[in-house]
Amino acid sequence: MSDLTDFGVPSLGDLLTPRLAGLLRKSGTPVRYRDQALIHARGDIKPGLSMVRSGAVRIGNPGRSGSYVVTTVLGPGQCFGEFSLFAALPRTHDAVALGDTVIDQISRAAFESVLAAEPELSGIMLGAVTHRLHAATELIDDMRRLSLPVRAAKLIWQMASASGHFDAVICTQTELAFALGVSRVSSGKALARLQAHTLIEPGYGRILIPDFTRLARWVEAKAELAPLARARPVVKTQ
Amino acid sequence: MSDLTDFGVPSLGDLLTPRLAGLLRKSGTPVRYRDQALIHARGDIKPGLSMVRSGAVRIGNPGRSGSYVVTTVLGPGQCFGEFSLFAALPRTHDAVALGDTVIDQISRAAFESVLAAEPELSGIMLGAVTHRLHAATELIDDMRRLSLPVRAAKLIWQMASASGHFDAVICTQTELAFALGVSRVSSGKALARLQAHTLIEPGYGRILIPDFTRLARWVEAKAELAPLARARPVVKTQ
DNA sequence: GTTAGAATGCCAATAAGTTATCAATTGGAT
DNA sequence: ATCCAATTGATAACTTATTGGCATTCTAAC
Repeated sequence: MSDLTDFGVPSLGDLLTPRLAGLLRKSGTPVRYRDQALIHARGDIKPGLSMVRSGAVRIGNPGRSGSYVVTTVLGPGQCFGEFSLFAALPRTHDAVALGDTVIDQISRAAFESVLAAEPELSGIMLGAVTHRLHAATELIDDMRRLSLPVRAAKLIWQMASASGHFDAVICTQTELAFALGVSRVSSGKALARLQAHTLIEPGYGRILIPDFTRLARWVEAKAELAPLARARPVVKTQ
Repeated sequence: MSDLTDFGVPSLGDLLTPRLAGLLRKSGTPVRYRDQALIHARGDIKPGLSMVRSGAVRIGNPGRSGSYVVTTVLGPGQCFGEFSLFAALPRTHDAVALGDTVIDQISRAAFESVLAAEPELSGIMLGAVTHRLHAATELIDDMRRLSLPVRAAKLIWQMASASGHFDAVICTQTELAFALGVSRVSSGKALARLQAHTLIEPGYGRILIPDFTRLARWVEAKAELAPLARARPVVKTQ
């Protein structure tokens, strides 16, 4: 179950060249975790970059009553720990192994020695973090400006784009609701609205997209900001 | 008028050493803008870093019904344009001069030559972007998990911390509502709730904080991860 | 084919947030 | 001291979202 911010955003793993990824991996220490093992907890001060070699990692936060707020699930090749490394921040989420998992743990010192030897690495890091910041910024904007049906349509569009299957998205309504950060009832209502526009067709465990281009155009029309930026003297705010 | 994400987050201007800031400024071209002049519009493809030398810049987007969604206002020493530079993205917001303003426009080529000459610069950039990503991520989390009164209290606490005045925040309710991304009516109700807890005292153009430590503790208790099914101990009577 | 578990659809009661409007208060400027 | 614009407070009608429950439909495993 992935978060809204993830779709279509190149991750560090995507941006690293194979050579650099290999270098980083070699300068780290492979650590094996059993299923459900805690890799680190929120608040831990443990700077370093972690690369998933095999298995999977669930990133999320513990609720008080034992329930878990899952933020994302990372697979092989993906990285986490940038916050701790680049901004000296404590861990913001728990990380738990899903299945037997091997993580290459790269210490701050090891990372910095690679960084010193490979000047291009910093630009790649910068690009990855910037892309994610951009996605997060746009998401905050969308959450404030757009109605739920529009956000739902945009998410479906993003998911379809990211998956490469433009005629359907494999996703339960519960998962969709989670990614949108709303209840299942609300997401269901939003889907009903989109269905009324014949933009989507709800299925069992999937959402069909009759006309991907039309969906894209509709989202663009609703989500895009008013096109006449400069011809707008209004400034009604404040 | 600043955005919620800004308080307490070190910006690029804060993290740059004076020497590096000077170097960057010198490698750019100062451009003068009159009051209300459009520096760039959303969608523009114009990679480069911009540093405010004097005056101010309003970053925002035109909303649906003619109103303007202001994201932030930047003052001297602050930068914008990282997205265009580090991730090759088009401009995400309009930038408009507030008052007569001078911007040092640093082209991609100029920036990269400074970057090549000053290896420490990339680490600073990375830290600045990472800090902002962290703030944005936490904000998204808060928007999903926390009730409006808690978010309002957290914002007031952040604003007080950032300003250094722990007994009051200079801020109209309209501004507060904007920063929270809600209507003035809603923020007013949230303030009334907080007032019922004697955590704050609304004033004219300011919000008084009788006991900063108590406010901090309350926010911490409420903002810390709550169970997924929110069981809010709401005070029904006001 | 049957069937158990999962997913969807729907309903009601309630809570929260929005727009629009108007009155009352405040504080700086003349 | 007075005035005026900005700010706050309050209200009503409306929309949106949430919780909780329950019936129905689907699908994969047997």
